[in-house]
Amino acid sequence: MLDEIDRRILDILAANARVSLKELAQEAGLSSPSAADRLRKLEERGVLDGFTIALNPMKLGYPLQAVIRVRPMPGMLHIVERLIQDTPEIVECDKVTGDDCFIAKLFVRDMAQLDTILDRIAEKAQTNTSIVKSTPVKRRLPPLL
Amino acid sequence: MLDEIDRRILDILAANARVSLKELAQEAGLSSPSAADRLRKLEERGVLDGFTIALNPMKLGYPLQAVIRVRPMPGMLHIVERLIQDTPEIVECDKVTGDDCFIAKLFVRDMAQLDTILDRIAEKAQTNTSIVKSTPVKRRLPPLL
DNA sequence: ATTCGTCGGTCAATCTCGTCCAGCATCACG
DNA sequence: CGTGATGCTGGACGAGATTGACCGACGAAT
Repeated sequence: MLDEIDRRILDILAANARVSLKELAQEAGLSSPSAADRLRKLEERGVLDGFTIALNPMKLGYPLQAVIRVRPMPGMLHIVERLIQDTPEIVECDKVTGDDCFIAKLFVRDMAQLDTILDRIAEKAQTNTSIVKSTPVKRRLPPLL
Repeated sequence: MLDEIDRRILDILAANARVSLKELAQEAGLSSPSAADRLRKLEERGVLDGFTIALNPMKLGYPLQAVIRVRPMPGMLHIVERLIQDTPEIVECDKVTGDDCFIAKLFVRDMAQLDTILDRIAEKAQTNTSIVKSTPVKRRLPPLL
């Protein structure tokens, strides 16, 4: 699926998606047209889904992170899903199997704001909240086959 | 903290971190030296923590995603933390308050692989696994103040 | 009120980089 | 063999980044 050079390219970009093609090319051991071509093909194939940024929540005024598990009351599933999507402090959410229907991560300014958000959800679902104390594994790439 | 233009710049980069400075500048309504300057300052301040890529797990041969909650047995906390960090299929993990000590997300090729990974963890911790069925909120930026 | 310093910005010149093109090596196949 | 597809390189040219000189708005001190 991916050869050694593709993996190399993805690793380099994961560390810094804004490297110039020239630098990317030399680190991957090819010329820049080839590197550009590889890059284009990875995007076309959909393997590489996009280029984005990582922010520092602290520096943005979000010193608190939490993970909430959400179990909607009967009949409320779609309403709760909509509510989650419409809560901008929720930065990611998965719908999962098991008793808890959703698992979401959110950034907040303080406990009061967390409380406000949870109150709003609690009208339509049971929630279970965990405060993030640290992040032993920061977002990283899975092994590339 | 951040003014309107900074927010604009971050939004643009979140959508495509590889835009040229020229394009970034015009979309943000300034000249390219100014845009470069803003960008440099955002990095220096640490607000902008880096540029990275988004991959498509499917296309990489990881059709299955799971979220696991991990409660180490007494005395095993550090060993379990190490184990999690050394499991490359785990792409992110938070240490949280509450009964569950860790919440981790992982990408796997199939159920067999998930089982293997869980077996290894289960020697040292209680685990609770949820399979991801869909992702109502894909990774996004929190509101920028 | 004037002056001075600073901050954030523009413009223009230069230097770097990306992209396009032509051409070459390798390989699978009739 | 000859042919076509694939993946690469090097060079040329146009687009983009960077740098330095300059400009105007704003605040503080004289």
